[in-house]
Amino acid sequence: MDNKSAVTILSSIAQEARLDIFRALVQAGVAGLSAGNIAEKLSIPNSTLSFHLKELSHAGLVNSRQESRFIYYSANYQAMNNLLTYLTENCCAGEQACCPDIAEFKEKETTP
Amino acid sequence: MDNKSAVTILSSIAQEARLDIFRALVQAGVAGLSAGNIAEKLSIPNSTLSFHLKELSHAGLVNSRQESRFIYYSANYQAMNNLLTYLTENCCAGEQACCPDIAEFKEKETTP
DNA sequence: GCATTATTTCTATATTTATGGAAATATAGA
DNA sequence: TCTATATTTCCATAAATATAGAAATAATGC
Repeated sequence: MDNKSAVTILSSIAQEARLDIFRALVQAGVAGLSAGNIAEKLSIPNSTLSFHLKELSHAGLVNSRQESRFIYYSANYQAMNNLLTYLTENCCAGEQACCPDIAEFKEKETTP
Repeated sequence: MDNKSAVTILSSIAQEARLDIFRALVQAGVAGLSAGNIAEKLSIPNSTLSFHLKELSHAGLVNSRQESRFIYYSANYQAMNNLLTYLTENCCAGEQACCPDIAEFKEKETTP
């Protein structure tokens, strides 16, 4: 992960509609939701939703798959984990005391 | 945490210069860094840096304290943790299998 | 091939955000 | 109070981003 890709990912969810979309996908799990499903659930016009889904996909934060006439979108949990790792890299100059939650999380990380 | 505040926080680090600043502060720990220190370290003009620090402060992601003629900025780790919790709320429809790292992190969370 | 449904692209407009020089405002030591 | 240093505000300009209607492009079943 580098600065630019992290910014791309962060920008993709730094927007009210897209954050709603992303959280809905996080909650939907691997099955995901179809574009129309999301549009209805969040009352977003099709063209606007399409624009936002493209932003999220381009950032790599959501995946998509075609199934019949529908396109299902789902959250990319790994991308999320990678981002978090980047944000907290060398957290607190190595001292655990100031951010125990993040430090514990990082201990559990499987990626080096 | 609600959608709007999460977007404010995310927007505050969804920018190359500010992400650099935030990560430098994360690494600096509770002691933080003075504005001038950051400006020099990252080669950012004073007025531009001031604009970005205001964005980060306003979002609540960094704290500041005055010490002699210097103003020291430091990362707000709790705000970071709250954001992460919001992003992964009800992750994977309750199934751990799809995002073990995040699920484990959430188990360790102290806030309900 | 035609009708139907799902999604995306095109387009124009409106809004927000980033940049950095110059000037203004603190803060503190002599 | 004067001076030096640190940081912020002001300002104009440039660039990026969000919005949604209408038209275009898929994908499927008949």
